[in-house]
Amino acid sequence: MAATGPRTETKTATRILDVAERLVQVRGFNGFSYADIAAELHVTRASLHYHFASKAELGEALIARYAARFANALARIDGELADTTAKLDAYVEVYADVLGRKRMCLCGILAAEYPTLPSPMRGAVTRFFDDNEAWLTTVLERGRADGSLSFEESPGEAANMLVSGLEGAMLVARPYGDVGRFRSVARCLLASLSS
Amino acid sequence: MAATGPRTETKTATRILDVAERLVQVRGFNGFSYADIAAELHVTRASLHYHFASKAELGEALIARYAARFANALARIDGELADTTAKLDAYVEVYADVLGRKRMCLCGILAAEYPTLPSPMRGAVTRFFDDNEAWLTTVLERGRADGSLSFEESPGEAANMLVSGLEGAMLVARPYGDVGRFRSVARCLLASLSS
DNA sequence: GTCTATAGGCAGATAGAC
DNA sequence: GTCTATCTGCCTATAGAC
Repeated sequence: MAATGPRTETKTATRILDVAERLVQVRGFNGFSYADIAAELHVTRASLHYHFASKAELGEALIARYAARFANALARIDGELADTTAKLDAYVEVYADVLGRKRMCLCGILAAEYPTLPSPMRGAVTRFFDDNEAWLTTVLERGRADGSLSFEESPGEAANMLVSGLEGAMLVARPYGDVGRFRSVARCLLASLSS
Repeated sequence: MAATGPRTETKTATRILDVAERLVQVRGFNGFSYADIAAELHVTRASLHYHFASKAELGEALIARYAARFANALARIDGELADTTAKLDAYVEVYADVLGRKRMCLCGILAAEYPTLPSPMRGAVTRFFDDNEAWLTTVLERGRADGSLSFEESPGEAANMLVSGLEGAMLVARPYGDVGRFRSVARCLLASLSS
């Protein structure tokens, strides 16, 4: 960790990130301001700028933490579950948990705002998708090898379809406030890999 | 058309809608301002307010026109194509055209910003998804009846999966500037209905 | 229909006291 | 680390002349 980076180690910084993360996942990066965070934490905007000098810096820290947490969840799935379909179900559950709290995937909502994002944030968003697809690709390859899955497209294409499909299912289901709508799509997507 | 509504009939209003539509599809509803439109059309912001008194009103007009155009495209597909798979291919092509111009689906990007939208816009967004799914449901029912399609879930669930999957494929593919990425997902989705 | 001018508010960001 | 105060700029929206 660079000494000149944002002070994400302190407790205050963590509380800022927690609030900002929720605000972005609910309202989008262009839909909240430092004033919103300040009001919730009962501090001034100036104080926030001490921890994250600019909104762009805050945004980078948000993605970094979110991506790390996601990578952790995937590693835990790998460690605890051996069955391919169980892994995929658990993967879907990670998304469902987010939607259940009425939030969009952080990187999904940032993808919608992509052209307006500071350049460093843009790179981090696509990296998130790349990492997810890489993990899924491995899972799908093994599932096909051990016979628990059967699909015609390449594992990479199937992984891309899963990430895109799940992100889209969150995007569309959230306005309806209906997690069942998301789960229905997820079931269809997974079923298409077992035919 | 109500006499007190926005003056969407005039040529100036149309030009405003054209620019605003592109701005929303590229940057999101919270990512552009009247100043952006004014600069492109070489008029003042005050002039824009004559045609669309508020940004919320402009937003409603945008969705109304977009939804009408979409409904038109679907009607044309119904009129010109008899084959179910040809209809579905044409449906995918409508999305691909949008993405090819580096834009997100208007209602897809608005879905991402949903909690921040004025209430009338929110209703119009979900109606757009409902209409799309209703049309797709009919197509899928007939395709299954005539044997050109074969899937286990209900036509409504499959329609929901298609809309969600295509919206998500646009969302994720756009940051990569890669329409091929979108087409790959669309192919997988459609293939899952022919198994 | 389009303009100038302006109101009133909020944005991100900085300086400097404590 | 947090504060007050302030800068600068942009935002939506309106009033009233032309």
